[in-house]
Amino acid sequence: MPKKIRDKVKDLLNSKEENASVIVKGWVRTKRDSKGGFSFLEINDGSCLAGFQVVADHTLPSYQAVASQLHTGSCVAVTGKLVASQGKGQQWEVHSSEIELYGSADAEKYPLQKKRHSFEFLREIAHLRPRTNTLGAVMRVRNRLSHSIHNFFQDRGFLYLNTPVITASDCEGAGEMFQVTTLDMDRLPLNNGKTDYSQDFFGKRTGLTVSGQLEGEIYAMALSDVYTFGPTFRAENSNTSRHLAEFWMVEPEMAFYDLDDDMDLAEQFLKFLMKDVMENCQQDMEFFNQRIDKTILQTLTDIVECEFERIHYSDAIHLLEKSGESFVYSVEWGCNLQSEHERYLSEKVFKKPVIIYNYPEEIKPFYMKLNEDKETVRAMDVLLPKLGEIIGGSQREDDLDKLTARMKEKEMDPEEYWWYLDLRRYGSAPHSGFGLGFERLVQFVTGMENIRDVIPFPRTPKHAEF
RNA sequence: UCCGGUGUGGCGCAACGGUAGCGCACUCGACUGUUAAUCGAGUUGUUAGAGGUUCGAAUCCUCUCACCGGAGCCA
Repeated sequence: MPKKIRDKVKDLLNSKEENASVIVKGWVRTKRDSKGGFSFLEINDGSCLAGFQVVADHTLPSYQAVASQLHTGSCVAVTGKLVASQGKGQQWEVHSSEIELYGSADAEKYPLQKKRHSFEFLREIAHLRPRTNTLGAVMRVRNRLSHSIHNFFQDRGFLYLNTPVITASDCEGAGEMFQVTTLDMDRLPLNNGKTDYSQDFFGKRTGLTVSGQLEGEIYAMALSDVYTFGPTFRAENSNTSRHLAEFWMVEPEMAFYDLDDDMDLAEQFLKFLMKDVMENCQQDMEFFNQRIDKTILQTLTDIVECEFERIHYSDAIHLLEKSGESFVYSVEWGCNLQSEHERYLSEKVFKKPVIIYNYPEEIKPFYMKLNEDKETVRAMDVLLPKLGEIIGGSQREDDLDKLTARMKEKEMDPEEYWWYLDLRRYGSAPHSGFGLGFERLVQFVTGMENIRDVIPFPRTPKHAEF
């Protein structure tokens, strides 16, 4: 049996053993002194939202130090006995026999107070914000979601696939890439006036991945069902509460799935995750429901219980055209749906998640399967009320000639994608997949307004401090 | 990138073109079990930066920077 380091607060709160000897280690959230000769400390160790109350009285050898040096932010190790609390706020507390101060925190300088801070301010101290209730709760929920994403796919026999972060292939249409190079930027080797990438580390121009989809397809065409879950990068100058330059994406890719199967999986997936987080992060989710978004638990419950609406793109356009709403962007067949349109459909018309599918061919990437009408492709977007698009997916084009033709239409060079085309040349099969922005999921589930507050270290234009 | 808004003690905010103030935090004191403890006293400011208008600018004007919200791009 491994050595016991300490007792986690989460375990102590569920304890049944009165008078047990315990060691609590963590950071002081508040100290309440009573001149009768004792102090109450609230210790949080991140194992759960709640802290644990420690009573320190004057018989403690280190009481002088406790009273004078222990402030909010200090880290301590408390040895003592678990006893039923006389106070109202908690069932248990620790009566300390020894308190060791690991590290104090200057009360006049420590930036976190016992009161609520603005998220803007907390972003400026991203190295200390995980010590707040909200960020702690976000990270525990984020962790649970991450865990249950693996559970969902593993239970269904999907293989977890690690696709490369550095890549030479640009998943066309997915956005601008960050360039990866070891060339001396002040003295670039030239060839006919252009940068000579043959002298670069990989002998060609490379960048950070914008999607693992194409690589996912390679493995789906051998192992059937795979999923990726890893960091993704977009060098877009996006400044919104829903965009990051570095974010995590989940991308399942399934052989023998058509678009309907793809939509079924996406719907089951979202419902599974939302149900799981409500069951396994009760305390944190109640916190969000109380402090961040008072409707979030109801919203999640409704989504778990409802059936997602599924409509053709053409029908969506029709609905919008005859809606009588005055949109900033006018609607006509062939246009991209704008945020206002998506929100109208999911919030006003259906009041639940909506899957729109069969989009016009011109506005979607080359790899999506062309329908018989030759005008639309088997693409689908899952739209959530308030958040908008959370999942985008499609059935992939599995016909070599059609795929090559579409690439040429979009002015792409099929030679560069020879390996991708080989998948259609040798043992091609119908297959589908989708992508889910992980932070957007965390954002939706917690009710947090800004995506920068649901990732430990947000990367956005001009921001990479921490 | 575009549109709009904001920038004042450590934090959250107030102040008609006329002496920069409040709450919290912090420091000291009071209190025999506190829960955002409570009560009393006290400390804290180049009003984002540069220029301009004015007898006088936190306040009006110009530019720069930063942040927030919305839009575009998307996940």
